[in-house]
Amino acid sequence: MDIPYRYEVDARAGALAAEFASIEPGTETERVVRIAGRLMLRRVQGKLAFGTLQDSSGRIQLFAPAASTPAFEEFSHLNLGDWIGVEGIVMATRRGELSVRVDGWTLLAQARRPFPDKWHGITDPDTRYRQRYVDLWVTDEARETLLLRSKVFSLTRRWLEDRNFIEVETPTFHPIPGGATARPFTTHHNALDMDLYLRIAPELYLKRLTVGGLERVFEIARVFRNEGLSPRHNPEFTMLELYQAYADYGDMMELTESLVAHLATELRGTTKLTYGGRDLDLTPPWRRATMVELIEEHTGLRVDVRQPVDELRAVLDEHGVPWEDAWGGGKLVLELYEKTTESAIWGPVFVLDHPKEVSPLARDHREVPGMVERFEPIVAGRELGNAFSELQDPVEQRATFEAQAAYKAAGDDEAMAVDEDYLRALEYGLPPTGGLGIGMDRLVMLLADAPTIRDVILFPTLRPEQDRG
RNA sequence: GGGGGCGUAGCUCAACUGGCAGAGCAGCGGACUUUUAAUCCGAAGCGUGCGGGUUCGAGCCCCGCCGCCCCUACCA
Repeated sequence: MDIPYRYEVDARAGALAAEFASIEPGTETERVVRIAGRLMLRRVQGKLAFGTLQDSSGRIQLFAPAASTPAFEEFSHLNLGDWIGVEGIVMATRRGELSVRVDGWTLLAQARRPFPDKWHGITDPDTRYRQRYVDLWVTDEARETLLLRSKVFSLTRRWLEDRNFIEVETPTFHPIPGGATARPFTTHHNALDMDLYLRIAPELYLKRLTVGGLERVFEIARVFRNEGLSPRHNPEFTMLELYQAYADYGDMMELTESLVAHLATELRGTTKLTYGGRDLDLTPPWRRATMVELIEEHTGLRVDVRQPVDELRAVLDEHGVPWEDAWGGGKLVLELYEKTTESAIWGPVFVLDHPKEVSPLARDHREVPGMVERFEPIVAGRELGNAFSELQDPVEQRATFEAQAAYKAAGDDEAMAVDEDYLRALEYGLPPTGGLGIGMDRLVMLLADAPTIRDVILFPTLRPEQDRG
């Protein structure tokens, strides 16, 4: 059968279902429609055949009497999964099922491979991720989750644009990886004969734009980190980063909780969600608590980054947390927090005021020595993002870069390097700025109640399959 | 990288303490003018992820490898 180059479609299953919701059983309307999609079910009984056609909006029944259906034999031998276009009147069967009568039909593509079980679909997660093109047809939750993801992004863009943020795109290839502590992927540019790194964060470029006078910018950035995979980690993932001039981290907290509440309300109709069967109330304002307070809540210990390192090491030892000689008070306190406290937090809560030692891009806390103005929103027990009052003093920034470079020289391959051009930009003047990063994949997980990040990424990173067709 | 679990037909799943590897759906042939995972009849399809080993006999036990899932480690 010849496959046409195009097929004129003027109706969709979902819209027809809405339009003819109250059609009486046995009705034949005069409405002629052209609709296309995949044949998902088929019920042939001699001189009358029924089919279930699915398009991106839903399903509708096809009604095909032998007497009036062209090429009835061929029609009733279509395979599940075949794409067809159908032209015919809208009607309802005696049982009241809304249908399109097949007055004409066209094969649009053959399914040359057998479709999965029409009732059970695919259950093997590996097959689902590898063959998304099938999964999207047979797994309703997969389709719904990925549509929800799309809405999260469009709603986020609109919400930020309504607040005068402009969307920008900055380089994916970085000569110096920066903006986060993570191991980068390396690649090579032949013509320039130089190594380049896939970005681990867009942060330093976006702040260059703030220096350039773009007072409110955001980027929805695919970033790449050369790390392991887990239900919460994919080597490439999507971060929303935004920078707002004249603002501080307090403003970023308000922005974070209102954006997340807005998305929950738009997409789920409420800010009182459940995630993994557990209640999760995203209604602002979220609790604000300092890292030191939270450590005290969970361990009963009041620690301070200015304590002698011997004392802090002893505390870590008591809690069975390993430490390294190179760590100062800040890193020791962070480690204590991460190992004893963070996993016990359900949230949402803003964990405030991180040690300066582990926050080379954040500005000193205006009151607490040794700490910076930084927070991480913890939601459903995991980090959803990271934000700070941005470090804007080029002299201070050079000092923290150099401290990072020393760690790197000592063997920490996640530490940052000195970025001279970024320092030059700061020397032209970065105003007080609040910056925020949100892990969008994790945000979608929360809103979709998805247990693993692979469910919210169309094609998650997998080991390549071998010897399979 | 460590610990645990899993891998049977295109898909979903069976197979007692080792004893001839099965079913449903899909696909193929046939019956059937109001079905809804349509129903009924028939023929066909895998030799159990891969490679070794133990045994009269291995899908079940042992060793190695491959792949997936979960926990853990690194991070958002």
